[in-house]
Amino acid sequence: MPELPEVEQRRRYIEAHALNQPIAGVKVLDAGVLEKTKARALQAACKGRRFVGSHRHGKFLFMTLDSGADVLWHFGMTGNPAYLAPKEAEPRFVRVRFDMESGHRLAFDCMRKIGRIGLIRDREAYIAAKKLGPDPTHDGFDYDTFAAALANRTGLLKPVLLNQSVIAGIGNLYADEMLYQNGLHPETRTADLKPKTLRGLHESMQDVLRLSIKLETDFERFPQRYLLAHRFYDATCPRCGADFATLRVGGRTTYYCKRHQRRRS
DNA sequence: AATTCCTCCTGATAGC
DNA sequence: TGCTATCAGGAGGAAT
Repeated sequence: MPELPEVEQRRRYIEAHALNQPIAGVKVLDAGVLEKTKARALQAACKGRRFVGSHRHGKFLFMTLDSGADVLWHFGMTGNPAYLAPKEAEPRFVRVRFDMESGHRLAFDCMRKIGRIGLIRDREAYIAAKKLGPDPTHDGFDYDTFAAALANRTGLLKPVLLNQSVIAGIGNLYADEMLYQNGLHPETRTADLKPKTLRGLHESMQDVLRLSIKLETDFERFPQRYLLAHRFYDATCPRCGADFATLRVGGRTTYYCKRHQRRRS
């Protein structure tokens, strides 16, 4: 479910609620969501510690403990953090729960068990091992960085945008938005893009992600000219009023406007 | 090395 | 009502 802006929102949510709280213990209700981590190792690393900061790279969130280690949160399609008051009822699919000494709980709720929680000793090494590409909202994501990431890519543009080792953080919905804003057909080949189009894509990529973070990922607050302001509502192109067409690209449902997204580069 | 396809999970929804 | 098929904002791993 969550893409870069949604993960950023979750990062801020956890920071706002669960920072600097002594952790009494960790309950692992479904060890299947643990990534290369034993429940006991996670518990030992967290007990008596507190979260003191956070980092996000693409869709990967790292909550830093006062020991210097990180707890990885990867939300998959249905993952959500929930911070609960002492007597507040838990959501339905809690897989891991951090119990604070105060009685509050920070739960990892994940209906489909595709999300992951892990203990990470070296964050940068983890990002390198995952081969994650640059994050478009971080400093240093300049045009050259972007162009280098797309260099030598021969596949269709949309799957390339979704490939986290090319650029980290874009998922199915924001990829569609970026294609729409640049008038690009979703089956455009990456290698066919002209420099001018690449410039536009680089710009709109950052604009879209940053605006979504600013608007708290609420598509109903997006400007009308955005595809995402329409995809789940009237599903019509705000420029011409035509229904958006759908297509499977790289196995993902793609919304686009036949009039405004032609096969060109 | 890059690309494409399959698979992991469960719930909501549409269609019969 | 109840069954089945399909789909869902992700990504790892295998095959090509």
